[in-house]
Amino acid sequence: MPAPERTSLEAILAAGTELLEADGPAGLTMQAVAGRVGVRAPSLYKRVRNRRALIALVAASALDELEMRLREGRPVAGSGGGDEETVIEPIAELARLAHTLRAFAHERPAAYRLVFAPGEESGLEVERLRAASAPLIEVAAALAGPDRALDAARTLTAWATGFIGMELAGAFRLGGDVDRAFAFGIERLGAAIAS
Amino acid sequence: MPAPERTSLEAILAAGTELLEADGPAGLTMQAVAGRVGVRAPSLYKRVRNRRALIALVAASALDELEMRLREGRPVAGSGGGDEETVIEPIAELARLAHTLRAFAHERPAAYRLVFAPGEESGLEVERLRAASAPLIEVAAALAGPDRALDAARTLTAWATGFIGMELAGAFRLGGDVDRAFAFGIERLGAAIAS
DNA sequence: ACCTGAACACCGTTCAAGT
DNA sequence: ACCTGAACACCGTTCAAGT
Repeated sequence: MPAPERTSLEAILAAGTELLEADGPAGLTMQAVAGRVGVRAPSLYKRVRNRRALIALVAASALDELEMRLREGRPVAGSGGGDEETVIEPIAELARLAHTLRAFAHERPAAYRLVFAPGEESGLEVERLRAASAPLIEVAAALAGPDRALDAARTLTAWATGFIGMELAGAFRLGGDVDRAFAFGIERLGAAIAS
Repeated sequence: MPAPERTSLEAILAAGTELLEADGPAGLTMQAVAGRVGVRAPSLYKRVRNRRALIALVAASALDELEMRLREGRPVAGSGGGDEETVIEPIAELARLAHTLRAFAHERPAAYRLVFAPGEESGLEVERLRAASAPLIEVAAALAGPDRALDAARTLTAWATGFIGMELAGAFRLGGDVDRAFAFGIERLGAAIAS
């Protein structure tokens, strides 16, 4: 006697994403997710290995969304079949990427933290993160040249994630214009990398 | 009938610190701490409000230790009563601070993550963190001038904590010389801030 | 004055039993 | 084939009862 499906992986993922943002990682419990999709907690294990796997799923989908935004509106590789990229104005592109990342962090702080948390809670593979940051690596290469591209990209991502992490932690609550400090960092780093 | 004290706040703090480093935040349970100090879990509540407070204690003591190291070997204010500081070679001092921070992170990664995690798990007040980073703010002022000191200090701390966070997360596992990338960042940022 | 066992409210997870 | 209640092993935390 088959039983009808009362929920779906998509619904579970959506519920997990909402709960993470609303109540933090601690609020993302199997019982809360189950309640949100109208099922009992044990049923979740039909679609998801365990809580860790569900959190990894939430992190992965957040990273997908972020990567899409980073690629959006970006100069694309020549459609004529050539493998050369036409990156125009790398400094402007760097600024766009940085602001896109920061906007995502403001919009979905808990998801951002999950993705960029130093630690293994997100369950994201490093390789996946690196693939998502390809746009930044390209800008770094355009700015610093192929030899220094890796060091430059690391410097840029380190600064950006560090800055946003501090901002989310409330480290900038005490005075000063945070937007200005972010612009300051982009400008100075861009110049430093290019030099 | 008074009962003899079978443990102490110091022992509890030490046990918490050890457990955090050995088993991560999830391993820092009241039962594990109690077991380590030779007592039952409920007894801990005589010395500590709850688990969160204990974690905050661990974070605070780690920050104390880090601050000590950052101040160690640093040029001090003139002992003649003047209020002018004699910071010699700000670039070298910046490098020393950055390497001290990174060495601490390598030595006590879990404690480092707890202190610098974006979020409120550490229970640290922002003001306390800012006080601990005073040495860096001084270097930033020496390099960038008083007007830009705050922006410069934020750029530096953002980069350093971002870099180390990525390193601890294993983001640099794939090729490249991490030490060189760190040195690259110090050099370029120092120059960028000073310009 | 501190320590303890017992209890409570929560977790995540497994599994036999239902449909 | 999916869903469920019951059960288990763990948490943090409270509290009356011991010494």
